[in-house]
Amino acid sequence: MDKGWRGPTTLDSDSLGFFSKNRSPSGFLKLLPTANEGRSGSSTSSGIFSRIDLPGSIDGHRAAVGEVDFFRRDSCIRKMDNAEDGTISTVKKEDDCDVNIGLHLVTMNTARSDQSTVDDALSSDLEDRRAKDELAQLQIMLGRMNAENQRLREMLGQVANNYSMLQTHMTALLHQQQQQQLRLQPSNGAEGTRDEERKALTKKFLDLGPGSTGEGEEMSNSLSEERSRDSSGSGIKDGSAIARENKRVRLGSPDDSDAPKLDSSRGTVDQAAGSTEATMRKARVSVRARSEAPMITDGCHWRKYGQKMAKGNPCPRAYYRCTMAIGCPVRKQVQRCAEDRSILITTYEGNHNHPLPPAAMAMASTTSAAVNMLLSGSMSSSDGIMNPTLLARAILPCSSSMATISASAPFPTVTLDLTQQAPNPLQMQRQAGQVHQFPVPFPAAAVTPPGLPPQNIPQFLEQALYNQSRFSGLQSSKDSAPTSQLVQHAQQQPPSSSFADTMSAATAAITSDPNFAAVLAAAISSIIGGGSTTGPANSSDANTNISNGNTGGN
DNA sequence: CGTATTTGACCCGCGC
DNA sequence: GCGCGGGTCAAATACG
Repeated sequence: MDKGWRGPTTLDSDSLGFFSKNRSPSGFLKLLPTANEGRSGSSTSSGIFSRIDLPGSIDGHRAAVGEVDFFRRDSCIRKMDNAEDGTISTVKKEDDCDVNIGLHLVTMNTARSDQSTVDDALSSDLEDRRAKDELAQLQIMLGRMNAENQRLREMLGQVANNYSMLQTHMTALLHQQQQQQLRLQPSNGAEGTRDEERKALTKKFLDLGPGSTGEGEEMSNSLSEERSRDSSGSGIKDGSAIARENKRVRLGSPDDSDAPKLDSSRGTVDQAAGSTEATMRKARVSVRARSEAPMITDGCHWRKYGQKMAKGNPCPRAYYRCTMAIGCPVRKQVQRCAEDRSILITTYEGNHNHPLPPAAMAMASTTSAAVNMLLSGSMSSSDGIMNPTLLARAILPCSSSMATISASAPFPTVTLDLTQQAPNPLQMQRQAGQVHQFPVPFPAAAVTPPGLPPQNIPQFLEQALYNQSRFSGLQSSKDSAPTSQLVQHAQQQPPSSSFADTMSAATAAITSDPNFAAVLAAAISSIIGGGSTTGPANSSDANTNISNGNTGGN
């Protein structure tokens, strides 16, 4: 509203108030030549000075006769040539400005005391009004903020509800599709019986596996933390006793009230499966990717707690544990491949017990999904139930070798080999479409550890793309919003082209940044982890190749 | 000074 | 029972 008020010096309302209060009787502010333009439109009823422009020094300034001076912008007055002695005795209002304070009679050389009194009263009045107005404005702003806050809360609630509903719906749909797929698969003899058997095994190992993998480890770590506290305090334990206790806890015999389900499931397993399966506690996901970096970026914070020379490999194996939350059971091992030192083998174990940053969701889902896959699939595959080729074709029809499932004791492992050459983008797009249409079962919610939201494919792909965009430099800020620009971009695209576009971008990212291998591994693992089918017929080295042909690569 | 890493020691399971 | 290898711990050290 002060558009016409220009000048070399700018004062805000406080400054002007100060001048108004403290000015000398002769301290009129000279109105700049352009001021008249803005004056007419600058009327204010607030009583608060907004802003004026000063020609420079105020002190000693004496307005010339005929110049427009003012105390405030909205009470413009013109000094009148009133006396022969050159004094100015009256000031009259120049125009129809909104004069809140009143017209002041000002003389430049006389009645200074009177003016001072008037000014004091004026200033006081101004202060009061200003304070009241500011208070009112603050109250208004507060009210607006509250309303906005309320709206945001409601929006958040709606989004959460929608997300929950969608997730439930999708899970149900995919489960249904999974069941249909299983029924449609070529049966070999006692398929029904084996299916039942597989389901039973799945249930058994789901009870034992992911939950216990996470919770058991969590308990182990809780005890470990407790143990650490004890040892740092008065209750120092013997090292071997500590280790024994730790082992005992990991073996699954804790009396932990926090995990009644775990105990009961363990009891069931012990009765049903015996001692050999008690060792099948930790399913692992191993990711092979070419990288010169000492560690692939997976979004989590890790602390190295050990390093060993493994037999048959000149490169040392490093042990890391997740430090994003106290007691997080997730650990990983990092080792270079003995045959090809450029290949980095990262093995994950356990499930996070805390919320993850978007960048870390992918790998967390990997472990969950892989555990689910292993414990529901490969175990039964070791019984010769499932057909590996069928699995490969079912999950990713354009398969080549990429994911290896190994149920070798004691740690069943999914190995994701991301070191091979990527296909061309067009092929990727076709494959992407196939993958997209494939009735991928979600990793069961039961796999999800406490504190980790259940995973699903869309979310996962979004996360993968988020990471992709981050890794490929499309997103510069590491701490930016969880929703990737790329995904947003994809969502804005026409449905017919968005997925192909994003997959094309993903391909570019894969070929440009080895770190994307981890994310891709997560995505694939999550898809596989639906556990529709799986399985080598043999345990140790029998592999199932599941691939869409894309790779991490360099 | 707090945190992260290094590294030797220790424990345990497994195979012989 | 013994040795080997994997995994973990924790004191020492390095680092920011």
